[in-house]
Amino acid sequence: MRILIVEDEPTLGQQLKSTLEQNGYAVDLSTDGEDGHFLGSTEEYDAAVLDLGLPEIDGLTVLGMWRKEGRKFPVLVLTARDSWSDKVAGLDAGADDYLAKPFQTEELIARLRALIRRASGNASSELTAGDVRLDTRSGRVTLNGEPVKLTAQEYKLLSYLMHHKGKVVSRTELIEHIYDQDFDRDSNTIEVFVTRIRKKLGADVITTIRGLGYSLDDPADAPRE
Amino acid sequence: MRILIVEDEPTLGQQLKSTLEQNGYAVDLSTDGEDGHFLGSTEEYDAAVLDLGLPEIDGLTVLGMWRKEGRKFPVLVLTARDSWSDKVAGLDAGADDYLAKPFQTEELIARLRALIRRASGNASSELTAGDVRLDTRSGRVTLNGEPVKLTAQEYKLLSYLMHHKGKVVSRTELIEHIYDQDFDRDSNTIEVFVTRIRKKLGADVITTIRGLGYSLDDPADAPRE
DNA sequence: GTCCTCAACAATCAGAATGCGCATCGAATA
DNA sequence: TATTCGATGCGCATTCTGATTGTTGAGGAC
Repeated sequence: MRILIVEDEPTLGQQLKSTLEQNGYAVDLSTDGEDGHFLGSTEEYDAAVLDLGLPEIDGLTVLGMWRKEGRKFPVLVLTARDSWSDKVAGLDAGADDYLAKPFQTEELIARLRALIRRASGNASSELTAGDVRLDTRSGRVTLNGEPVKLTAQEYKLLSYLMHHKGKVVSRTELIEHIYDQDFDRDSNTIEVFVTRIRKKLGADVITTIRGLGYSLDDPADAPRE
Repeated sequence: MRILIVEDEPTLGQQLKSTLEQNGYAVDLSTDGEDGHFLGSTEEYDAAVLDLGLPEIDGLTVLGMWRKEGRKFPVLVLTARDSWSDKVAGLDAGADDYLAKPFQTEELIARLRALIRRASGNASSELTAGDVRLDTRSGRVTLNGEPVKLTAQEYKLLSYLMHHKGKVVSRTELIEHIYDQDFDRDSNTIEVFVTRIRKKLGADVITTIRGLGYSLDDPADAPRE
């Protein structure tokens, strides 16, 4: 899962970025509204954290522009405490959740997780497909109840696929959502990790659709329509 | 389905081309208005993506010329951000949809799919004929509810036929719409793939009209005879 | 009118060529 | 030390080609 942070204060921004990365997200950080808007318009994000008090372009404006352009990723807005008007205006402009500064990072993580979960149409924080179960809260994966140890990248890849169960996901899409901005798109890492996930969870969890990408299907809801 | 891209910026153009190809389209790329106009006038396309800000001949002019010549394929226009006048002028000149730059490729794909679908007079993204069902969104094909595995070419061929259900489609037309510009037109690949589709979906899905081509008929709306 | 022949077209098959995806390993990184 | 990354070569599914076989319909002979 890939996240955009737009936060003008460098210290806080960096701190957020590294916290989120530790929690298994790919993170792009932008420190001003214009750049932030551009990133949100061109790159693929699964969620954004947007500070309203930005120099140059206001956060609300950025949010408004995204929505007008049809960008649908969930946005978590950061407001100064007790700024009621901001809060209301933010929700009006299309924010999905808000958090008053200062806040605890755990809370931010939890809310982001919920946003991403809801955006993918999942009610529970536990995703399942066949014998595989993935708990987005603890970041644990089990196969038939047996815990399986996945590395960070393996987890990210699997997590994205499970969030988009049944959909055909292209290699490009995977790269865009698992890695942040600066990454060499010409490599076969995706294949490598798919191979290793298959080794750990069984070859049949991930289906290859030749020429198009991969797809994770749940045998439970597969048969006749 | 075959698509023409007219985009002067080489990087973006190439990127679009490969994304679309990954999604199962045959793509021709032109980097200037004159050449683009020529291609659109002489070749057979199911849709075009046209950048308005072209050197030499303006995109609007190209579009206008196509329409005056009676070219009817749907055109998706790319405009610079917030260029209201462009947008209006584009729609006036006969554009079917527009997208402001910068945009997300997923959005472009979705809109193109919608354009092609509407152009063939289909309301839904699910095409059916007899026991065969094709979902253009997920790219899946089922026979009596059972999923059928088709290769890329097989899918393209079937998809074109299903978009033109009931119509007699010549071999030439098929070649023109599922391959791009540089392809040896003297070969019997079409026959080969028709054979293989028949093997997978039943011999009666595709009817041969000797001397003319093929036709895919839906027994449901075939009159008594 | 019936049957036969032939030419044109279509279908099928097998082998060759291509290209995609996979696995493995060594290097880089943290 | 564990993990991630990038490169290479291999294997196999897919695609294409060309040859062969099968089908259809028109025209001519009877």
